[in-house]
Amino acid sequence: MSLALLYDDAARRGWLVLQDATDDGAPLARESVPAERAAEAVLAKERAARPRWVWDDTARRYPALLAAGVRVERAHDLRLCHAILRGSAFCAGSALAAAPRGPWDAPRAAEASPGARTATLFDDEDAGPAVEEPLDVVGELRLQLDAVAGSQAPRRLRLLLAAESTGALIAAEMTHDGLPWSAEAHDRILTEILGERPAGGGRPERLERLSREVREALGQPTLNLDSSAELLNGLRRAGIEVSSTRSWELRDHGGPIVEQLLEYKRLSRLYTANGWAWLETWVSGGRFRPDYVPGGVVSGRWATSGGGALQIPAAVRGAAVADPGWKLVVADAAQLEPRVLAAMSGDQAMARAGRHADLYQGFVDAGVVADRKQAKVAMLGAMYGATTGDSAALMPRLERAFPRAIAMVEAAARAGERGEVVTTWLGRSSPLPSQRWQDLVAAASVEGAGPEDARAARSARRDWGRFTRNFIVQGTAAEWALCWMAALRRRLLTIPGRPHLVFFLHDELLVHSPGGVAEDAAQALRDSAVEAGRLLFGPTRVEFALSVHIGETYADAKRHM
DNA sequence: CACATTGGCGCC
DNA sequence: AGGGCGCCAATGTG
Repeated sequence: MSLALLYDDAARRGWLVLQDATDDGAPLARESVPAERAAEAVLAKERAARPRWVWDDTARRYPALLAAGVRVERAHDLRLCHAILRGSAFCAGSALAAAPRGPWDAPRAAEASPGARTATLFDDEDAGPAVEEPLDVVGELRLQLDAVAGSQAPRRLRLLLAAESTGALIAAEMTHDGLPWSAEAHDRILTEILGERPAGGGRPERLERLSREVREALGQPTLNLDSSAELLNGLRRAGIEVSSTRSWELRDHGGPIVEQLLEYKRLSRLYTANGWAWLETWVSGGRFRPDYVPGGVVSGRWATSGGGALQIPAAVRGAAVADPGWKLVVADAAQLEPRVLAAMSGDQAMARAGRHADLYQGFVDAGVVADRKQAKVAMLGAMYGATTGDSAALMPRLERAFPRAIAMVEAAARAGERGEVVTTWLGRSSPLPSQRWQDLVAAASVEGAGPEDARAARSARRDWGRFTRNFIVQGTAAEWALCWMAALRRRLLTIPGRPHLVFFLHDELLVHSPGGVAEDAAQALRDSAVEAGRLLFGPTRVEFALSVHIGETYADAKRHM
């Protein structure tokens, strides 16, 4: 495969430099193109050679290409790959890992958001940041390729870097295409739950009424229910003895006033987080365009910035409506994390339980636990590090049934407690605990340390152990999801009518598809899940089951799962 | 005044 | 219970 490097010429700002290179990054030829002809030049090269584009930052380069109608097939995102390689235990001895922090460790370039100026391929002389260090694209690529080649697991790292980079392409493409969103449907849902929105602005009728009723019932008509401190005092003055205003505590307490207050909180949350203001800010032209941040979470999961795309509440998912004649194909990887754990640990008994479309039911059928609910709570406890309650009590049974899987998460927890790094299946390593953590732990072992120090250190160790325990599973699941999505993207290109990805949520994908090929898109989702499992784990016995549904809205699909 | 933190809660 | 996030309003701080 050929490489094409795309970057600014630092000496002549505003000019695009395209450079062909071999697979080891050695330069072959170089051409400069005026920035305004960048998209055209990229398109020509994409058509002629279908190269793997190497550039500093997909979030910086790709949106403008998409806006110009240009899509690229493959890329290598130097910024994202740098972050992975710098931290990875698989290439800890590389020159890249040893280098001091530099421009490649900087956060991604600022992204366009609603109201912000439209992205350009290269920032104009005046518009961009005042000073920008020139980036050595060729040099960085060499360092990265060397780090991979000399690593303990080049094949895995190559897959991880390709998946991460493809994820960045997909993120930009999904923002460009947008999730179909009906303002009318959203408004209808809000009105149904919250009541009519007053014409002159202000809070809807049902919310206001609830607020009044709660305050009157408490005998404090001016109480601000939105201030947790005020509310806590107000509740206690009215004889409701709670230690916080958290919903679960209120629910445990019970009582008619509490019921109403909980309803108020539910409605208030919907109104403030995903009400009309959200709709006006984040939806335009019938599309919601989340700003995804690939690799935004240390575990490799994506984050989003603005609009809360990863927290769209179930209540408003009915507003994600396919265009006329189109469908939304919604796929959800069933119990992804335990399946990933079964595959990465090579636990055959757990893999067998996972032959069942419902893995938790598989646990029940294998006689490990009494019911599905127990299976779920036990497994979550194993992956999150439960120390008390039902979940912790079930651990010995899980350990007996699935010794290798449990040993793997336990080992990750112990490593974290010692302050060591843990690594996902493909090679993303956890960060080291903070300096504060290390000081706390060190303080407990010096001469004259008291029981207070020991307790604080023990608690800090356990906290970090829970983090590393979860990291290997959450991180590997994120890798599976990236591979799933990348495989799907390629498969969708072979289906006529341009079905395309419109939403990604950790273990869930939405495809917007012409109605006539929606079944093909659904099959592509299933085939891609199988492919992802093979890519990561080879011939594993673990099945990665999906639930797939074709419907008009996001909510329809979820209802049938 | 702007910015950072906290409590709470939505999602996986 | 237990891991990971982002966003809101209220509140605290410079």
